Amino acid sequence: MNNFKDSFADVLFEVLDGQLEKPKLSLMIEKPKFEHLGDLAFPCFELAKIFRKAPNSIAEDLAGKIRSPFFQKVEAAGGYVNVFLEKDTVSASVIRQVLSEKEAYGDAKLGNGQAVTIDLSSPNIAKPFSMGHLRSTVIGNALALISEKCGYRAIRINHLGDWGTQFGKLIVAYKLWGNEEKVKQQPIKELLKLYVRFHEEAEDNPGLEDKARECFKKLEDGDEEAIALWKWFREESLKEFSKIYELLGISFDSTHGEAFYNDKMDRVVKLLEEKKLLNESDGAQVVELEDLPPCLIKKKDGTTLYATRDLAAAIYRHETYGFAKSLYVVGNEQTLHFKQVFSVLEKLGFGWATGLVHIPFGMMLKDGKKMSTRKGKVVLLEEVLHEAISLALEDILRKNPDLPAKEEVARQVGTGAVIFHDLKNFRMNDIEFSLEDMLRFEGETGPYVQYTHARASSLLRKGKFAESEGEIQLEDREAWPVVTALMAFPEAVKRAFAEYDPSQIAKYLIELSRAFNKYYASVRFLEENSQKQARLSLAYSVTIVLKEGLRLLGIQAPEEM
RNA sequence: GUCCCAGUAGCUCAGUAGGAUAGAGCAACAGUUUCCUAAACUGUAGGUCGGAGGUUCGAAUCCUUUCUGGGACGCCA
Repeated sequence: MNNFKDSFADVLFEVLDGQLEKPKLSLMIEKPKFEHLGDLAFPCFELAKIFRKAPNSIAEDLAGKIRSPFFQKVEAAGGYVNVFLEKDTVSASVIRQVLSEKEAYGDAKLGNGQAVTIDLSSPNIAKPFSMGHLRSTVIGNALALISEKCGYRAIRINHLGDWGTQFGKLIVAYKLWGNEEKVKQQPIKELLKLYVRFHEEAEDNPGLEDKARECFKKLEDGDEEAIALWKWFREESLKEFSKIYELLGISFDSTHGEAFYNDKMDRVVKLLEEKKLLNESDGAQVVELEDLPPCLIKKKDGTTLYATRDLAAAIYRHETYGFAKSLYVVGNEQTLHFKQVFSVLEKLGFGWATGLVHIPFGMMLKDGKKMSTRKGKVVLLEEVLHEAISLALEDILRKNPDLPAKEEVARQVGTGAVIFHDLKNFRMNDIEFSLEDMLRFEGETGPYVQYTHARASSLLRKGKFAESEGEIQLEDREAWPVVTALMAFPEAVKRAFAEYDPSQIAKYLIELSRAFNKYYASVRFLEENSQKQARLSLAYSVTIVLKEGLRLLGIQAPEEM
């Protein structure tokens, strides 16, 4: 669409004698609300002031002067100049472009290979992988893929929650009631059980809390036994998490968690002291900020806080990766924290701090409230995924029993449903947890898009489609919405990146799928006639873009399902 | 109390660098398969865009104010 929009802007620029700048014109051009009004529209209301003429007559005046080989018709209507594109020429040109660029179609050359670090997922060791972490994981992964599409080098960092007083509790609980075999078999479940039991027993026996604090102190001081246990818990947990990551098809470039920065925080404190940014307040060390509450750096007992850790992490990451941007895909509720951290880094004089971006997202709610991990009512992501996969398998057995590789396709479809469900809406919206919605395979869902892809792929197989150099002559009226959807892909990618919003891609895929499914219902692709090659070329273009769009969301596109 | 986010159809949400008649999906109802995958398609019904002011030729979109829900607001992360 952009090419044609730009050429419209070019023509307007000349006709208007430079009254408005080209980029401004390009911005003003919009898509008409209704098909009968054409493909591109230019509103003349603003010009009314400049020319001191009625918008209507300006539009008519302009419409009479505009010519282009890509424009079939230009007409004035209600103060707009409406352009009807030459459908045959444009369709052929769009299909050609997609077919020649293949999965590179829609690539944006914005990053020039610069690094973008993305802080995502970040589950807590020894705790179940929650739905909140799912959001961070899939949004972060999609942003990584979209960044790569836009020419950046994405570095995925899993900032594990692997440090804190809870490990003191865990070690105490393990030593009292733990069982090595059980932990090995079901690490998260066992460790969580120990953690919960600790809290239960601590109610009657407050001495346990002291023991836990002692134990965490030992850990911090490098006590061998404590460290060994901590390492073991960490490894077992990570092994368990990796099952989920494998199901989702996600991998990381770094799993440096909180503990990694333990020895890097003194430096931050020194730096702050040198720059005289540290002030005492109620016994604690803080950095005063304008327009924001002060940022706490050290507690009154001298120990550091998570802000300190995040400062150390940001500095380390910049030194290690030299990023152009650094994204933090972390829940909404930490917005203030990141504002403070970023602002402290600016005060420290780090120019690169402008590249730090917090990507907040809404919470998963249960009955309108934050999900509580403590009160037993935890929804385990792994169980949801397995449920989705087995449901997908049921559908396959019912609808396509001869399908080869059923298990693999079921995995792709089941996880696709869960991922898409999370990504299709604007990330700031809170999501009410609903297994039913998550496992829906009809309507605006991942499987709907995958199904569209499979259908189109099936046409190519059955029609024995082979690409040809010949001219593409697509005459079907119903194909036009598909063509305009194909044109819109590069813009969807750019917008998704600019707004750090994967839902732009998801919404786009729904639109393209809907357009194609309508077309599919109106036309018989496999009929042997002069249209067959052109129709299948369009179908092929659709599979390319659907597959690539799904890929950007971290979802696979099976050719049959 | 201060700050941030959200409020659009019964439900879940699009649409918010102002533009033509506010759109989808789900649920409901009525249809479509001798035919390329019906995980699809077609149709019906469903709305004072939370309320009130304002700016503008034009407001769901911008400004002010108000109501409702959620979150954050120093020694957790």
